[in-house]
Amino acid sequence: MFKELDPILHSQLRLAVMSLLIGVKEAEFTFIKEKTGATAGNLSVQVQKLKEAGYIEVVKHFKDNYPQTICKLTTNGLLAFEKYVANLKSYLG
Amino acid sequence: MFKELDPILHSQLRLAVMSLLIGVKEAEFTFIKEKTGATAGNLSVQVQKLKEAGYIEVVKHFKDNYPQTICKLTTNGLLAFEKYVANLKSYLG
DNA sequence: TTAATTTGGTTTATAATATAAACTACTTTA
DNA sequence: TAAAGTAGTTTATATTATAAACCAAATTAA
Repeated sequence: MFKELDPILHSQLRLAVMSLLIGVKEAEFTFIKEKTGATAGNLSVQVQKLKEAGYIEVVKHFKDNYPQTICKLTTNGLLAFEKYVANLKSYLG
Repeated sequence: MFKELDPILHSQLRLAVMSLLIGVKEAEFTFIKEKTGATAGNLSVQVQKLKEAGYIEVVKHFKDNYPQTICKLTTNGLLAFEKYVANLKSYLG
């Protein structure tokens, strides 16, 4: 009847992050922050969770003297997203 | 870019309840409980929230000596569900 | 040159949510 | 009449989301 919804993805902000990354394959923290309208603190926490789940890869380095955090979708992340979308359809009629 | 997701509906169990009610227009508490696999306690709380939001109507009466709770979608509930689904699409590619 | 502001975040505290466990009230069955 | 079942509600706890506070360095302005 109703399929389980992956709780890691069933969160507005984390879903937005994943959705963005599917489009671009790789994005900066600040870019994601602007596109989602999230606060830095909230985004920082949610990025950590996606990383811990193995759904995204996070690389930190310096660019033009400033720290830069880059996020990239993993294969598992893509699969999880696709499954989430498929399962979600069981709720939408 | 990303539309807001109504927090009342962005909950697995509440969304399932709404989804069920859209199909049948009216359902007993126990029927919803079976179909969703929820515990009675959890369902009781979520039904209250949907009622408080004005998304469902709840009528309690007795049937064959037992208390019976019937849930029915309201017009506002249907509109909110439709909007939720539309907004959700901004996340799904 | 040093004080204020900005960048790019993280950590921590608090508010909101979801869930399970315990409880209520009554009915049926043995 | 005692035990078990029906149909829930209430309450306590665990989880989640969010905001506020903080950190380290860079830049700009006085």
